[in-house]
Amino acid sequence: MSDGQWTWEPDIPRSQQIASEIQKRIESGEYPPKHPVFELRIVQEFGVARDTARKATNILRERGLIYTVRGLGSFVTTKDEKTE
Amino acid sequence: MSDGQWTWEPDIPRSQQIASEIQKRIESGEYPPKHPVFELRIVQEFGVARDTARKATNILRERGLIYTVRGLGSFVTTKDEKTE
DNA sequence: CTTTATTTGTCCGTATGTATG
DNA sequence: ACATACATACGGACAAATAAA
Repeated sequence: MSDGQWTWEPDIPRSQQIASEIQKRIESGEYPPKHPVFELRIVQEFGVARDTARKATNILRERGLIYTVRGLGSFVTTKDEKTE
Repeated sequence: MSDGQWTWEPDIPRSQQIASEIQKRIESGEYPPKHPVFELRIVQEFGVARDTARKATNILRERGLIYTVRGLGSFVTTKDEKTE
């Protein structure tokens, strides 16, 4: 791509689209456990406001895909803890 | 006019009349490129509902006179972009 | 211990998008 | 055409937590 921007699907909140994209990266292994998912990183890459980036991380946290430590950041969850 | 209101032509939608007025201001240079065209500003100046102000900006957008960024506002289009 | 940098938490204000009555 | 409400989004500001210099 020559633009470096993001293309948005209409009628779907950007926060959801961003969450879906990052979820894809997590599940593909591109974002391994403990990989950082910083709000400001999302702001820069996707060209959205922090408000929107924040909602995206909220979605990912609710899905259990990342965990957040105030002052440190959000990171991809390690799934090997549920010992089925 | 003695008041601060607007006078309306009968049998013509107010949204169209507002769009024509703003188009006149754009073409005259009173509204230069990137000049904001906020819905709430139209509501205040023309004394109409936001619903009507919105239809006016829709008309102007379809005419290519303004562009809109959600969360920021609508702004007069810059037409000199392909000769940079 | 203090300072600095980074990142999340929270709050405010503004503006558009959509839906309902 | 009007009035209202809510969701989504942008921008900025400040506080709190964490880590490192």
